[in-house]
Amino acid sequence: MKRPTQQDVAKLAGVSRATVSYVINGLTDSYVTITDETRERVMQAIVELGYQPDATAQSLRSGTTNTVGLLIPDMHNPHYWQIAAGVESELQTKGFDVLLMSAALDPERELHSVKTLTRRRIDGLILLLTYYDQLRGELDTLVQQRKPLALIGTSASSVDIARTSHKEGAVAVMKHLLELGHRRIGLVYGVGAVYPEQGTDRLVAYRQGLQSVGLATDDSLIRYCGTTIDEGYKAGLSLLDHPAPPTAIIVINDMLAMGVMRAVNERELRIPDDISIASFDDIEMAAYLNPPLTTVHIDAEELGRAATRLIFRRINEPDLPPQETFVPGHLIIRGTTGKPSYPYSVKGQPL
Amino acid sequence: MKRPTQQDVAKLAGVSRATVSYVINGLTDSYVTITDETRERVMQAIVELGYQPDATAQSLRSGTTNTVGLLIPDMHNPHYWQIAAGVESELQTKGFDVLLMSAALDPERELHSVKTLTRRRIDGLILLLTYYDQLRGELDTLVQQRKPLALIGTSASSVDIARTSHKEGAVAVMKHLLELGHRRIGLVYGVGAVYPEQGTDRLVAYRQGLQSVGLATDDSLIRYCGTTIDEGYKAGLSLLDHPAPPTAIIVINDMLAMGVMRAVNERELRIPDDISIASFDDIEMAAYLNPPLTTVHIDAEELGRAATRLIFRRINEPDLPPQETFVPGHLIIRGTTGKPSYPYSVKGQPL
DNA sequence: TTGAAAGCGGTACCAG
DNA sequence: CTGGTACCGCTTTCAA
Repeated sequence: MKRPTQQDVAKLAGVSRATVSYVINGLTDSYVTITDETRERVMQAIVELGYQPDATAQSLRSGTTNTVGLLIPDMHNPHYWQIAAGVESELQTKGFDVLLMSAALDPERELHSVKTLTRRRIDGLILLLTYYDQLRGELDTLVQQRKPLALIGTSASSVDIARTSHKEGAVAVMKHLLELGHRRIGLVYGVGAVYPEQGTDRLVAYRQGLQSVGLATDDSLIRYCGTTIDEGYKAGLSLLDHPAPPTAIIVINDMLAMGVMRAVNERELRIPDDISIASFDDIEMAAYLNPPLTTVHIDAEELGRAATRLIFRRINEPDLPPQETFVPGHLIIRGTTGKPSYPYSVKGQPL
Repeated sequence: MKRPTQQDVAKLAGVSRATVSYVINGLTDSYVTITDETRERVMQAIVELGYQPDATAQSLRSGTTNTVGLLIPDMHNPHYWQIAAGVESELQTKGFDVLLMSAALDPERELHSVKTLTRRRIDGLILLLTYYDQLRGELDTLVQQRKPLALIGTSASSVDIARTSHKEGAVAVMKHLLELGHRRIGLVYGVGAVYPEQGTDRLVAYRQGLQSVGLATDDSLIRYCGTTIDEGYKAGLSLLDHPAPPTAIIVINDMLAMGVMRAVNERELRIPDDISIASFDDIEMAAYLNPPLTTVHIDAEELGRAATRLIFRRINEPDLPPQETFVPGHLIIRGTTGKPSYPYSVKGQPL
């Protein structure tokens, strides 16, 4: 009925608890020696009872848990899942488990998650932070306590970090659109749309791109929105209803871009003939949309694996200076971007 | 440097460990009484040291971990993430955490995951099983040990389960397609495409649907495939290259359906004019595809929440008979299904 | 070759 | 009102 303990095994085998421990951990051949016969008896008892050592007790004793905490901002974006998949697969190979938390884009919950994660004896912590500044304190004490800690994507100092090239990606996107001839370019971005720095990184790249061809930023072409497809959709509609709508829209991630694409479809405009769309992440579905999405590819799984490797590295070498792994991204030009058609049309009517 | 322990707090406050424990757990007002002054001192010390009770030790003591294990078949299908999101959100409200494991559709790993999950003192276990039969043994001992356990989707006996209506959904899909006039209907399904029973449930519904209008199943219109979009794509191509291709294709889930849609696009056929497509799950993206996907809506988050509620229910009332929660699904007709065009054309050429 | 016993960090009972 | 202490299940040193 109840889980058998080491004690039960010992009793059944007629030995002491220590002996059971030795047998299980195969210390048989090192400094202790157990008779083959005794070992057999113990094994028998283990099988008979279906005994499995209690991981909690082992953790208390050993100080390790074979568990790494992972905090993602939002459970609804495939991009984060891909990162999680990378983390999980890398951890699996080492026999570690993932304790998954979602911040649901709420600063309170983000803070709370980090706190509960630290209360457990996690062997490492991988964070995809949205509200970095609020956590400075927590992170510092974690570093102080020498808890392996890796961030993903956020710019940070004196912490291990796996980063990718959102900024360079944004530059490439702007270059691409400008070369196609676009001059009225809209931007849909948002806080939840991830790592705040990169969000603004992209905003900066956007501004600078326009500047490079002598254009000022037209704030009326910028929409700041949430994280759901639906919010992307609404932002898209709002941009399309602009009196002088853009001929291209940059969207901060593929999820939101799907919403924007839908808005475009609904207005019966054609992509990319009437309007071009480009975004970031290259989630798996991106290539399968109709038309396939032009987007900045980010190897999310690799990002997750890289962060995990940083954790293991630090577990083994706690005194290393802060490490950084760079996972480069690159623009993939698919079917949602093309030359602008001047004069562009709205609702199918030439202006 | 190191995490402070209760002992450290006690020393700093000049009290015993017990007192610290009392203060922390607010037992102050029940059967023990602590001077306001002492409590203050302890609080001070706690803050000063940044003390946080060690969850592992608490678990060992209390026998509970405030953690629920969740096993999903595959990290790449948004449907599972939606379920996971439901689980996570429901758990959050109770202050529980998720230990996430992925079986990667590998029976070995599935078994192994269940094993490591049981070694930890999880308070409950939610399983999305692919290879149910292999785990019978494990599951039985879990039930024996009175470990709260809930399955999702799989048909099972004497275990708590949250199920949904894949079968009824499949019937509705067949009805829909037949009513539209389709007679050559293809099927793309696969093991990884989840819960095996439901997979065959759908196959059965498919057969019976055809039978109901006096048609025999044409096995050459059935493709058994894996779980990735790409495999769906290939299955789609293969069906389209059939000498007498179907006028409609039922796909076992939206992921695979995206692949099939791509195949259709690539052959320059129109959806739904040349070919209709219907599938299952209604992942968030489904409504945003072009055209929007006709699919059997399953409230995946609710499925996850329902399973979680079953866990809590059983934690509180261990002696309840096996519970079952039914989360109904329903067909959502969107833009990928329409009347067949006879004679149907392939590659745009009328036959 | 095996067993006794000391912790790991808390909790909660009992005595004072 | 507070402190001592046994125990949760396991590991590992030390002694037998």
